Amino acid sequence: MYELLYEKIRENISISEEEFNFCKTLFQPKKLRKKRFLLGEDDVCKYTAFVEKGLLRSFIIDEKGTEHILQFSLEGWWAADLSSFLTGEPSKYNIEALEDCELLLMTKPAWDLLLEKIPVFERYFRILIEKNLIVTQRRLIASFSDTAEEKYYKLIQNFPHILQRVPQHMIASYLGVTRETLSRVRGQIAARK
Amino acid sequence: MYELLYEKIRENISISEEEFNFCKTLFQPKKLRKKRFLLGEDDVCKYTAFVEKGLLRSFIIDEKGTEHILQFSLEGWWAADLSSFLTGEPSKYNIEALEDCELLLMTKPAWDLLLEKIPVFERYFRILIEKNLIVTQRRLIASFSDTAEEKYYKLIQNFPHILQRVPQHMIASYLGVTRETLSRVRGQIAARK
DNA sequence: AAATAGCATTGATCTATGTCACATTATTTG
DNA sequence: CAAATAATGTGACATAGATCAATGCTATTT
Repeated sequence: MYELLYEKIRENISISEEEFNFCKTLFQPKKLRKKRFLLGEDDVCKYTAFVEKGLLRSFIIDEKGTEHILQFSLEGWWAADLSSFLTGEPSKYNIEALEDCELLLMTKPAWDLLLEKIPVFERYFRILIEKNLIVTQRRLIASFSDTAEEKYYKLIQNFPHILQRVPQHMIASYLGVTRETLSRVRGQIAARK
Repeated sequence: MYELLYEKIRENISISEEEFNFCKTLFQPKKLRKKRFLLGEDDVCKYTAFVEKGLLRSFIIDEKGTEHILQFSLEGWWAADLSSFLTGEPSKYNIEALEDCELLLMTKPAWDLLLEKIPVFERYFRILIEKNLIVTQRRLIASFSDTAEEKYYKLIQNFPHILQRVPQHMIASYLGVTRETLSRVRGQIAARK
């Protein structure tokens, strides 16, 4: 436990073992079974979660009742509704385990304490959020200019492994198309080969 | 000069006057005329720019030759291609002044120095990027679930002032619809009143 | 004031994707 | 292991918005 976290942190910043030991005390380990929710809409996002094992999805349900997946969080990534976690306002998002998960949870007070005691974590989180922003900007542009097929192609280029772990209708939701459309796109690709 | 910058920084973090004085030395003021470019695609984004006055747009041109506006940067905001600025790789974006602008430019080495000397700026930039991420996530979800009219409505709720300063076809591009569609949407709204 | 260029509007099609309905196939779960 | 449930595939049809093309504005510029 914590090895992956240590590794991921040191990919971006350098901290001493002592500092990491303090950091560890701020987390609470938590197992979350498949289909259980880390966060439900209208609740405040009390934790930011580091994923040691498993896979979660963050999604929103719009006024028409359609689900839209904002993010998949795999091992080594974080899952939370940033906006709610930071402001303490109720979230519009849901975060659900798609597999049995092992998480490391951190509350907002613990997070504040971490940043206060070891300010270099500001840098760590800045870098994480930057990467997330860059990915989200690309998805936004893709939603403007790519066809369903192009979006699907890019996904299998960038995250080939995700396809094996996530049902197709969730891939469709992540791409912003219906499951029927994705099914047809896949059919056409297969037919061409 | 620099008052707006000082104000914006202190909205998010607290720094001493001395620290701010050091910070100031890292910028170079620059006037940029309307229609001139701060960054052209295939160039490395050498500066991150604080906007003291004026208005810029960041946009990308896709394979089909269509422009897509990622962001408008008004007074008090920043403009840059984060990805290129951080990595030093050529940018795919263009940044163009839509009005005569007064900017404060900072190079990557200056930026690194600022973060090294006054680490609390890590926090400042983290908060900025967080806000940007939250807005971008909302736009992504909107692109999945909102009609052209809904997207336009939300824009005039959130940025009523921008409409007076930006030609309609650029608003359309920001929303991810064609100028014709936006024109029709506006016509329908007007007809209903 | 004429001229030129950029913007916005409007109409007539076209098309990718959505919607609805049902069939088929996997995967859970009692 | 069977029944229930969830996921995928396919067909017929509907539609929001794109595309293409012409026309009318409005601002600068000369």
